[in-house]
Amino acid sequence: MSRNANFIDKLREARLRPTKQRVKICELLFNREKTFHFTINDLVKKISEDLNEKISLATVYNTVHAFVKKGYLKEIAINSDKSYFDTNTSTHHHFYDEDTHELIDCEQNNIDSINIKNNITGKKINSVEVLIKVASDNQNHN
Amino acid sequence: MSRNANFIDKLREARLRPTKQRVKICELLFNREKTFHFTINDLVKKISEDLNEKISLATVYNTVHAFVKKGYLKEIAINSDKSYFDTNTSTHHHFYDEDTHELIDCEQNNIDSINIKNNITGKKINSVEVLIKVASDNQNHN
DNA sequence: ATTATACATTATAATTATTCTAAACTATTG
DNA sequence: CAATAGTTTAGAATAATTATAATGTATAAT
Ligand SMILES: [Mn+2]
Ligand SMILES: [Mn+2]
Ligand SMILES: [Zn+2]
Ligand SMILES: [Zn+2]
Repeated sequence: MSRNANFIDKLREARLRPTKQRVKICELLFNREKTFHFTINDLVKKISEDLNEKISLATVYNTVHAFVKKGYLKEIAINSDKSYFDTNTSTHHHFYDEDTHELIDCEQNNIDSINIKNNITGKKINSVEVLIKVASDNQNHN
Repeated sequence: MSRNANFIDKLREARLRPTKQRVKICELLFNREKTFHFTINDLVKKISEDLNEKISLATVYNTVHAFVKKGYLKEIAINSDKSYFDTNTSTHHHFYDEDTHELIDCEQNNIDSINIKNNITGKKINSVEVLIKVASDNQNHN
């Protein structure tokens, strides 16, 4: 229960009511060592597997979007079929495995800092992110 | 008609039958100076405006996907609402204007070449692309 | 040139991800 | 303990995309 207290505080700070569902989702998302990249469907599956409770799809969408808005989660555009979300909310780069459709964080020091020589006039740069698409090495070429 | 002959040849080389619809779409897409970034909806609108003919939505989807497969077009993932396509099929970077939702090519020499120090083991890198999100400069901050 | 075949286009239905709605529920406030 | 404001939920609605099956057309064979 003491770990949940953290999430309740976190939610309160963001002026979100700490409902049972939101705390449960916090547990699943933020109670882990490594970055978690997931789709809504991944999360719904995880909820019904790990917990024994059901949270309605609408609530999962609403909660994830509330977390994105509050900066607890980040949305990543990889393909247009579905949205990916990321517990690593910093500006960072990704490997995308085209075989497994898996997103993997690319450490910041794995790429030298990127300098944009000429920006669009009148606009400010909000983020600069690299997407590295990788695939299995052992393919036959013709 | 001589310009169409080019497209007919292009389609033939890709083993696509040069149907009236495909040639029309080629004209709209490839008969232009600058790179064209578009959604299916953009293209459908352009077809009904510029030409006076109607091409069914299914054919537009099928044709665009055939062109992507043949390497005439490239699909760009920007957000998960809809797919963007690009007449510039080379590996290249983009500015994305978050105000206008417009994609703009970033010249290759505008960014120094990106070196990935450590790749995922057993995988080969297929592409390295940068997405620069920009927005209007004159925002009020609190 | 005519016919046969394979492939393409079309309208429409189906699917899938996502968002909306409105009623029932719950956390917080007085 | 109310009253209130915000939340969850099942299910309907929407929007992008894909599938279906009938009709049409380009190409190959005669
Ligand atoms: Mn697609
Ligand atoms: Mn979204
Ligand atoms: Zn990440
Ligand atoms: Zn481009």
